[in-house]
Amino acid sequence: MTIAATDVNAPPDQTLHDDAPLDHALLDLEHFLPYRLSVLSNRISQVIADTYAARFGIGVAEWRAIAVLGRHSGLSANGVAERTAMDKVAVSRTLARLLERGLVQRDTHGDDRRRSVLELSAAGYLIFDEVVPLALARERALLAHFSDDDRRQLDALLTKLSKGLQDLIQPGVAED
Amino acid sequence: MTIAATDVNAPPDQTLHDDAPLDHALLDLEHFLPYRLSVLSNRISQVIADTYAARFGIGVAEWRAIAVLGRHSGLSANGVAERTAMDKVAVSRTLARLLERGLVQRDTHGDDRRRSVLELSAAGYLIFDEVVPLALARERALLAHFSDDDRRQLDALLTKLSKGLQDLIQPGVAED
DNA sequence: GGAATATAGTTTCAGCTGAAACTGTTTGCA
DNA sequence: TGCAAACAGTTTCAGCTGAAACTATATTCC
Repeated sequence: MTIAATDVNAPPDQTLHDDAPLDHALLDLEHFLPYRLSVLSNRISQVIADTYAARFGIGVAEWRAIAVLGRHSGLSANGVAERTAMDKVAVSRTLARLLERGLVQRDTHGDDRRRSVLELSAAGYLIFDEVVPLALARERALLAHFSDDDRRQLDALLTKLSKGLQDLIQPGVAED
Repeated sequence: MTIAATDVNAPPDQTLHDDAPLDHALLDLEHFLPYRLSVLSNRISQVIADTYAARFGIGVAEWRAIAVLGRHSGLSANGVAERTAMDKVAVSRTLARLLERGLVQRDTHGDDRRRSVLELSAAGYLIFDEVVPLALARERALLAHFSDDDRRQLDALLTKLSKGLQDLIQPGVAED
């Protein structure tokens, strides 16, 4: 095996090797904004999802589609994709599940028969009307200790971040 | 890749069915914090990933493991999991890939032979040292228009959100 | 009209993912 | 001791995912 110069003085359990990386680059993941955002966001999504996943047997994608159709009835699949930040494949599969479970109704658009016209069924609205207050309650709980000023700041900063992101994407779009 | 198609801020080009949901619950996904955070965070992660994915053939998980091992050499797989917010299965697979590509070296802990002792190889440090400045540059670009005050606020608010999340999780720990 | 192109949505394929089961090792305790 | 439980890490399995190919319809332009 590889003979590495690992100093095996390691204390037991999860005690940390807090190396200064000497002559190497320095980055603390915990203070790196994209990482912090990602961890925070994923945990929050998970908590929200827990409030409906078990009870209604729907996942994040299903919930997003239901949420958007509960707000904007009659959207096309494409419209759902735009408003949920999901791609059309994910939307197609999500809608297939919701149709199968009878939570969504689908018609064909009169003028353009490629396009679907989607609407929550009565059963879909039942879930929607029950989940929305739960989700909003979670959001309120999350922001429980936030002053009005905090909320305004958070809103402004997230908006500003989105702008910064646009600037980042526009100029040099890196292909892969 | 996935970024272009969906922009929350961009109004869909199709006819909008902007229903008031009448006697139903009301929720605008675009203003729902967990949703905003999720979309923003995923896009940012994608942009960061684009800066190294093509060039070095590594994904987000690989990058996180490299980042954490570059900072804290000698961690166990479990230690990597804790510091990357990944689960141990994901870490196991990620490390397998990195070992196969010779970016990470693995030894066994002297006192506890279940435990691995992980370290970046020279090749691993090469990538680390090249990617870190790129990632930090992206972060700076993202925050280009942020005043010092903005940054302090953002940091404080994210910390506060994390606290709020903890409060949300603690009381009802029961399910997953 | 009709070929070329674009769009809405679905399916296929191959790779990724988490939960649970599994191996091997260590610890707790009678 | 010796056996059950805990723990580090891996593998299996079944479901999920994105990219690309595909079907069907609509539009453009000659």
